[in-house]
Amino acid sequence: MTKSADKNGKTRIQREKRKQILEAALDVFSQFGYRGSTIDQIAKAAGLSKPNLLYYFPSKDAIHAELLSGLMDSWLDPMRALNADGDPKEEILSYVRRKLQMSRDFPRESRLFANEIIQGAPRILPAIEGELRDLVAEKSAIIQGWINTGRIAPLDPQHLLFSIWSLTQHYADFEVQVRAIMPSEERVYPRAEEHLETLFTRMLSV
Amino acid sequence: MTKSADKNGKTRIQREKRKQILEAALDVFSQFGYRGSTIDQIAKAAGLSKPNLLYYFPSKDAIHAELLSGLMDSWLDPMRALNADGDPKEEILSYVRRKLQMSRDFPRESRLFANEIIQGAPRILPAIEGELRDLVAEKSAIIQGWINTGRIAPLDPQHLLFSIWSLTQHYADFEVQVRAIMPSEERVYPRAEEHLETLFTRMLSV
DNA sequence: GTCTATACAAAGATAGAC
DNA sequence: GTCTATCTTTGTATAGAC
Repeated sequence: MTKSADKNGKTRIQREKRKQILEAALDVFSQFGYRGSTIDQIAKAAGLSKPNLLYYFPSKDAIHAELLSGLMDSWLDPMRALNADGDPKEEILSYVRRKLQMSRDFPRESRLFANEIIQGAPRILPAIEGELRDLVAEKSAIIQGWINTGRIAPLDPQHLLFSIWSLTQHYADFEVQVRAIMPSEERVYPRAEEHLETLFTRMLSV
Repeated sequence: MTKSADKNGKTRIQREKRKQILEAALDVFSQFGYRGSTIDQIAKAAGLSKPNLLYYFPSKDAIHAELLSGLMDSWLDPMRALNADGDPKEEILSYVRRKLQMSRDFPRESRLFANEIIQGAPRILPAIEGELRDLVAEKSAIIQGWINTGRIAPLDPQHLLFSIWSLTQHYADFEVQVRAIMPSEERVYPRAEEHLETLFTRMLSV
């Protein structure tokens, strides 16, 4: 036994190369979108030749699909953590903070999704209509419960979730614009966090 | 005088054809992004052949550039209307309403910009660093003035503007996602307006 | 596993007939 | 002004040597 392949038939080397390619592909796809990106660009970014890259992935589409499906899960984690038994205001504020951290720490992932959704979500509509939709229904119910018992001020729960997404993702998706307007401001995120904390505190107070 | 060309050397027919092409191009570019769109697609959408379209515009790039520059101006109108002498809370709420109307009435334009900015604003960075930046500086100063005189609750004015943009544009840019989550809800915009009105009223109250 | 060479298709743009 | 035909470039993907 010289190759010690795992159950998927992949050697360690193969798994590492694939990871390295996905990392480069994330760089490229998140900036130029699917159609705007070329295999050559990705290969160059990964330090490989084009045919060599295609030895590890069957096609450009396969790379993109794997990126998207791999991300969908972790992308929803901050929302999954919203806990019905916690303190309502603190739960929502924590969610906002986690989501803002995602924008700060994973801006490329955010832009990959944004590109996909703006262009009509051709590749992830099923996941949106499934997983995401169910999760939103579940968490909306929790929020509505908090409103009904008077623990937070009344608000449309679904639109509240949209507000959280848009306010936080904006800093990743429109980063170029934010930076163009605040070029001297290196502390964008600490300021943003403060701002959103103020905003949601006022929004939720009965 | 048979052709009655205007000062730009364009006949009426030419202006109308160009308009018709731009309309089709907006459809296509806003959905697929610059690279994802083809001249063929645009030509077909405009009811023309590819070479015929290229009789009216020198290149794909020229069409895209004209769309963007033509839109930049009207896109900033809602912000320009923010009036230092009006009632602060009403001024900001009106701005939010105007911006939400833009998302409702011109979602393609919103997505055209979003595509451009997410991808690093390769073609409109100068306008963002110029016009937009200046306008933000001017309006931030007005908002700061309102805060200083205690007419609205304290907030970071620049981040407040970002919040207004993100909350309103979300309904156009992520329309597919919104619709996937609220498929039965045909009254998205009236609800959104109510929600944002509530949100900003609480946010600005001293 | 990695490379060079190449097949093949799509897309931007032009030539020239009508 | 509009069309058919064509040129050229770019980009996806494969063949086959090493």
